[in-house]
Amino acid sequence: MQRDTSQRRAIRRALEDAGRPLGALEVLEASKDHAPGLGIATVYRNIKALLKAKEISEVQLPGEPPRYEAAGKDHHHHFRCERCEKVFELGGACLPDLKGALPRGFKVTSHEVLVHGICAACAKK
Amino acid sequence: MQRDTSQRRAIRRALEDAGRPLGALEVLEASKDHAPGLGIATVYRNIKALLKAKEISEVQLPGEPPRYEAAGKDHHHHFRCERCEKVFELGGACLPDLKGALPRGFKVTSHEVLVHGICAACAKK
DNA sequence: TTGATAATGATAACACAATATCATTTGACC
DNA sequence: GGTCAAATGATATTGTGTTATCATTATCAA
Repeated sequence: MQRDTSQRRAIRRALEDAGRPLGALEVLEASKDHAPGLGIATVYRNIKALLKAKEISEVQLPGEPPRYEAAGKDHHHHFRCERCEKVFELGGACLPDLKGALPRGFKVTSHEVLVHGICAACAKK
Repeated sequence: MQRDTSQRRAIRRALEDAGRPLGALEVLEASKDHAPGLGIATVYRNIKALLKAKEISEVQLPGEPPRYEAAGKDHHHHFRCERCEKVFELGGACLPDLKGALPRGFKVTSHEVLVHGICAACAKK
């Protein structure tokens, strides 16, 4: 990643502006405004480069290809709308005491939470 | 699913006995004791049939192919060992109040939690 | 402005999990 | 025990997401 191309700028900006994790195809769509003719290969290439540069981070959800979001956020979890399938960021509330549920000898290093439901936009329809 | 074959019995039993979610290949390995020569196609076929019969249920984890566990358990979550990559069942402790973290208008239907860490067996080594 | 080369877009190729195919085996009813 | 379709095992095929290839374009230092 040594040159500053319009495609990379568009992809970086799309992920920053989205405020929620985007999949590769969502990145492609969201970036096309500022980078007409953008190809999917370039999206994957730049996602990889931005990951390595720690500018974005990967969000893995059960049963789906990975999504990507701007890096450097505080600990948070995600909400997936069952209707539009978009994923949103949830701030704040975290896990309760886990120790009671842990088998003896198990050591925790991290955790993740995924909440399923209907987002505000879809609930209105 | 109309005939009671030794392969199907072995697969069903492997999943019941494991006490934790198994992936397709884990099912194959665990079933071979009681079904020598078992093939992976048969594992997939029977997983599908047992799912339809609601005898087992699917456990989706981020970034991995699905695993399967005996159906009918109480609400619970999972623990994935980073070292041996086995997944274990966690009972008990659940989520705190989510409402504070939810954007206005969002409706929750379910949630899932995945805890990462080192299992007791791996911690000993 | 120019030259070297990193980056791009189109698309072929790949990797992996899962399913389809098909000859053979086997469970269940008579 | 004999019959016959369901089930199996081996493997070819598919499907989806991602990466490789390569001719062309565009960035940037000189």
